[in-house]
Amino acid sequence: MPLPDALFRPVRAGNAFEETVERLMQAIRLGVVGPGERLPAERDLATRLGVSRVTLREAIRSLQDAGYVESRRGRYGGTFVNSPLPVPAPDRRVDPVELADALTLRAAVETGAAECAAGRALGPVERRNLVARLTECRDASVDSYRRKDSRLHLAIAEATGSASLTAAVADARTRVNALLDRIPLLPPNLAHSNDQHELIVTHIVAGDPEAARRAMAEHLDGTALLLRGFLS
Amino acid sequence: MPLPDALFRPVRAGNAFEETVERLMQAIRLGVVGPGERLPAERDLATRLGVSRVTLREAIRSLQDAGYVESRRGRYGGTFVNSPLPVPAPDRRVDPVELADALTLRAAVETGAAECAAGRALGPVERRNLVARLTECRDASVDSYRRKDSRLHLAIAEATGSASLTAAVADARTRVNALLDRIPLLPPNLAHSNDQHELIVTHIVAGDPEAARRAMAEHLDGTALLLRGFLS
DNA sequence: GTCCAATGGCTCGCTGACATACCTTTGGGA
DNA sequence: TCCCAAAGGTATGTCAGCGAGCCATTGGAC
Repeated sequence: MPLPDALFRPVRAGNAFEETVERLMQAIRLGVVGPGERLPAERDLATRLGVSRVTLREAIRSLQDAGYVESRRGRYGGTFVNSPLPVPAPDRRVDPVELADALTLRAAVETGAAECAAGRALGPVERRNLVARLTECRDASVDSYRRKDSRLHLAIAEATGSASLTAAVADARTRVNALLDRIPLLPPNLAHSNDQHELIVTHIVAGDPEAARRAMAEHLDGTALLLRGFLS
Repeated sequence: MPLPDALFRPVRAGNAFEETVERLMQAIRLGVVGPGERLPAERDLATRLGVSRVTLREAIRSLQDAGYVESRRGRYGGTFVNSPLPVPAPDRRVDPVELADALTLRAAVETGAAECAAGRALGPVERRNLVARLTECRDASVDSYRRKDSRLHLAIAEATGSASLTAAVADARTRVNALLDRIPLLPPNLAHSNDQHELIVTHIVAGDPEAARRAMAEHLDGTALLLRGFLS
């Protein structure tokens, strides 16, 4: 048996600057900070990300250059997410292994999250949060849909109470979203997606883990099929 | 709604040296390189881990000091895992949040892996690997059990064909194992565990995702209950 | 018996990243 | 009106980590 390479994978995905850019992009692309909203202050954010302020500023600078954010000085200033956001130029080439890998990981962590969330006694805040995200998602315009969608899925992950699982879902979604950006977003799919969202949230709030997991699996299968269809 | 802190978590878990030590310890504790076996050559390993040879050597040095490995020079030399391995001094204090977080993450990724592995058409190599790990696990002595157990679970993850999912399972197991080291390993539990292993592998090889997932969930619930019982 | 390839062991200069301190801008409150 | 707290902007000295090269050791191949 060969050694599983997964254990001796690189210790760090890139240098501090690159990883910081990735993290900020993730927050923006997943809709955690929406257009017009403010990022945490540099000193605060640098501490949270475990990175020096200099490095964080370099990362923010590159997001400014790419048109994602703008910074304002003075009290009540800060770094704000632009509206509208620039649309990234999609590169067409997709590694089929990467595609399968991303979809497999997402399927595992998201169905697990749905099941776990449904198995917990949710507080009123968590319930309201889920419903609010669900509504936002239904009312979303076409160009904000991916962000609202991600935000809902992230809220489900948060409802598990597990920070690591939430982080895993965020990472998996980021990878899948990067692939989804290469295929068109069709209104019929979108409506179907919303129906499935409603079903998932219903099962979670009702406390039915098995049903929640099944609904989530079905939901994910939909986009997985779309992706495989368009990209192969 | 507050920002989900999961997105602004630290970009890197520690410095390069610390993360390298963690990675090597992971490989040893999960039984990927067993006692008496050799780690990859320094130049090779440094490349794979994406770390300089100097840093890798510092990490290896600290494992030597801790009694986990020994290095020999010359051709056919290398760094070898010691036998027997030192037993780490268990510290008793357990953060209940960390416990719940680790168990939740593990439940999600491992049940997901079992389901996915069962849903794939496995090649003969993968089948043989699963059965070999299963046998190793059954025949394992008490002090090598955790490693053989981890090795089997890792083989299941590998059978998904997803490197990221395998890595996620490895990380989750490492965290849970660190907690398991604080509670005794009882022969009855061990026998029961082996029965469950057999069931899981059977369902995977038979290609029954639903059953594989259920069997894995039940298996994990067992140790989760043990942990919660002993550590709270 | 000699050679040599593959391994661990070591050194040195360079660059990235950090901590810290200070400067500049801004707008609300005393 | 003035002040000042909070935010972004800048400069500097220090150190971890890296790349590259060389040395020392070992055991099999010839």
